[in-house]
Amino acid sequence: MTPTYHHGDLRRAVLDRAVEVIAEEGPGQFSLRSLAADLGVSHAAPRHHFGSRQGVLTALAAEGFTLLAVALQSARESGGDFADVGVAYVGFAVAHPSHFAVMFSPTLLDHGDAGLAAAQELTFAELRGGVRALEAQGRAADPAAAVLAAWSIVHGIATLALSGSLDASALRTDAAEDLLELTRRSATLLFRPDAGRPP
Amino acid sequence: MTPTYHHGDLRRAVLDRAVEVIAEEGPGQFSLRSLAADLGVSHAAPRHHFGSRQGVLTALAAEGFTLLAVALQSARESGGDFADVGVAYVGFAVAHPSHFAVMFSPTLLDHGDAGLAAAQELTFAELRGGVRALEAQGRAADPAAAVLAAWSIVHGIATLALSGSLDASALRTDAAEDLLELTRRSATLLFRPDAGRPP
DNA sequence: AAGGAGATCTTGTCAGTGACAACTTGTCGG
DNA sequence: CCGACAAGTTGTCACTGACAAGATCTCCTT
Repeated sequence: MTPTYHHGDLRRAVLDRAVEVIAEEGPGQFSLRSLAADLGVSHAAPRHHFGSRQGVLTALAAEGFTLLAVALQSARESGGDFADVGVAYVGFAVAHPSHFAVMFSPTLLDHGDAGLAAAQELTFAELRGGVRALEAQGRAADPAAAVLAAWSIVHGIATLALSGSLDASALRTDAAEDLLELTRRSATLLFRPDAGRPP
Repeated sequence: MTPTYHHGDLRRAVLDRAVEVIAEEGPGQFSLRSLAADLGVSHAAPRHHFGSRQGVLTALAAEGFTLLAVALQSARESGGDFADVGVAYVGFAVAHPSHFAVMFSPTLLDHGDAGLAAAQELTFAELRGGVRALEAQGRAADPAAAVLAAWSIVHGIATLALSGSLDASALRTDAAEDLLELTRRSATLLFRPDAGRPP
């Protein structure tokens, strides 16, 4: 693992603090210098581990994709259907909003980074696995449309929730803790439409 | 309208140039100073119209919500069903990626701005209208889940497309110009599942 | 036809930031 | 014990956003 010289584990500390700051102020606002000050190290110390500000965000995104892949895999291996995996997707987003925001902000990331590409591939492989399951069940006569619909509906819920649009739109009356339950019902609607139709 | 004193219409010019810069570098990168230099005015000139950098982004978001509301209204009044309105939503996002990116980045905006709130309300009213149409058609036994599913699926497609995730994920084999057609098929899948099922 | 009021823009300045270079300190293996 | 290298510090530079004060232009009133 990472050595523990002067600070202990500065790399880990920087990532953890970045998560906090991004959750409060957004990915575009946090500064390496104030972050270093928070940790009690010099303003150039983080640079030694990440190279640049973009390097910090890229490392954070890579960590996020790894965590998301694990969450999705766990939901699938528990025998979950599409709704379970979808709830896991949204659950990850609300549990790790800073990671999620960075993961899908391409202008903030270094897409040539090998660690990021590897972590992304973990998540995308998991998504592709979900497609094949749908095809095998004969639920997807139009696989391309089915996978786009599946990914988009959970990704859309996650981004709308994190952007605050659901609260601002007055479309939701539920409390925040009901988001996952509402996600389940919406996801179920996609491939089991009978559940949402009048009898 | 806006007066045309020295520059002509600096407010309009700043917004137009901001759209270009954000499309190239993202909302977090563009600077008021280089933007002013591009337009041949002093570094403090834009500040007089917008107050701050956040003011520029807020004005851009308000403009975006107005444009989106018009696009959705137009699609609906043309007798379009949910798929048509959904295609219009995604079509707006790919036609105005800079606006769209700013509109749903809450940390960049001043949510106390009256113009922004008014423009948001235009869009949200259009969305609520879509809900009532679904209910009236008896397609939504679970209205809350139905509207979340509807909004999320088109919003998810838009954000995934703009973030480049669709290309990177190797889930799509279609070219970029097929995105709207694929959107139509995915949207149709939600409330007319028979279209996507094996015979 | 002044002339004043106010909007528009400029100049000057300040603190904060990211990147970079050179240097110091600490750790570990031979 | 010492050399190689990782970890962190200090110093610096160009750039940025915000602010203040002054200059310029337009229009409306008298």
